[in-house]
Amino acid sequence: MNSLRKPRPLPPVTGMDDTPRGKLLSAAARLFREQGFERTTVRDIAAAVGILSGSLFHHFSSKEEILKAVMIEVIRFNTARIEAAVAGAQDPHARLRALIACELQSIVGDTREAMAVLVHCWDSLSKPRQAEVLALRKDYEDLWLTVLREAAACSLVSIDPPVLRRLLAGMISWSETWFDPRGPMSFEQLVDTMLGMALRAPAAETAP
Amino acid sequence: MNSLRKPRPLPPVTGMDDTPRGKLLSAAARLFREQGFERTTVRDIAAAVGILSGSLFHHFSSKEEILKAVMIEVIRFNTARIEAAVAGAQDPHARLRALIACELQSIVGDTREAMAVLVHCWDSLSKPRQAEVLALRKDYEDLWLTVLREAAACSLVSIDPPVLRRLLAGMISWSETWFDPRGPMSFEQLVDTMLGMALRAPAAETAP
DNA sequence: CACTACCAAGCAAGCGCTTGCTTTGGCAAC
DNA sequence: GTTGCCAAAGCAAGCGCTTGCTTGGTAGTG
Repeated sequence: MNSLRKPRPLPPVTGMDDTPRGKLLSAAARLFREQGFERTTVRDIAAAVGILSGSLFHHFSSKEEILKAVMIEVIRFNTARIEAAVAGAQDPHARLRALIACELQSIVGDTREAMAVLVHCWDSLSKPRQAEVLALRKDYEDLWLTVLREAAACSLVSIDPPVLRRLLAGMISWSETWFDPRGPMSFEQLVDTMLGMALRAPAAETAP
Repeated sequence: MNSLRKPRPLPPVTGMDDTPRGKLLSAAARLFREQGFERTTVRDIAAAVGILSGSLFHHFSSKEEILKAVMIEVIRFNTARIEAAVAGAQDPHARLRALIACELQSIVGDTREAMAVLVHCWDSLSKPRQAEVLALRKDYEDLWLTVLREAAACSLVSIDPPVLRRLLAGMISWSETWFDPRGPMSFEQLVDTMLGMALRAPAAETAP
């Protein structure tokens, strides 16, 4: 597929290029993250790219469509990223570590803004639009489960894969609220700490 | 000043009793959780307790003060709960488990509504009011750190306490989005799974 | 009477979005 | 190379509605 060396200078962040649409999306992502969806007005978004609020509706049919577009772009980008990372890893252990590193990278790194929006502004999307986004998210979650099941099959982890996925998702997404790569703990150290917690932790034995 | 009067009948669940104020607070907590702060109108809250929107301002000076009150009540209640739980536990292992169980209980159990509000509606509070709430939260976090440091001192855990606290906070708060005590996994099993991940997991060794 | 609790009515501001029109840049026909 | 054209992009103005909150008054209770 992409065996050639990246012809593109790598799109600045996600599908948010320097077209009017792309600039609107990244401005909206930043504003949605800083102020939330409801507190961000269409006038805010328009002003952030230097146009008037009415002109915004030549690019998106509604404010909510902007939110949906932000979420879809970031999911597409990160799904491609974990697929590449998993494909490039040699064994179950490396694949699990790659998944954790990718997701953490997307949360505290390059797609930080849009990922925070995906988590925080979820309830601001209408149910039908949530369904559209969820459908895209499925491939992403399926890959996680595949890798976790493989790790469980070779006794690398002992927690039920769906449960482990959610515990990891919680740890990783929460790190957006506190982790600073310029702080005392490095990115790689955090990845290894999370990986260490996932590995070899004994399954709960208590009776239900 | 007011140490004499008020023969309070002991708060039933949190500080949300059956006074008009208490009923407003629990109705608001439910609405804030279901719809978010901005999408919930003062008319919604008033209607939920059977009054008109204007009457609401005889009990609270602004909509944001209602949000602040919800947060303060739930923090007070849960701080008292973990203090009692820690005091009743015999050793470091039991104290750590008690903390996890208490926080999980507050997230998926009795104070579920208000805790979800505390997490999700945080950014809807103005900075000054955030500071007021944070000050109350301090005792709660200090107790967590004390117990984790004690566990680290006797090699029960090997991850840096402040980091471990945040990883646990992420796992626990995220469980609000998926855990159902009536599902295949019991509450106690989830507590033990989380505890197992915190214990014995080796610290990261990678160089920064 | 004072006090709590509430109603009825409404204000000013801000919201998402629409409408009708103007500017801009690329490009084929002449 | 000038010309004529068109779609994309944006402006100016404002509509209809909702928002948080205010005001002035009333019923019930100790």
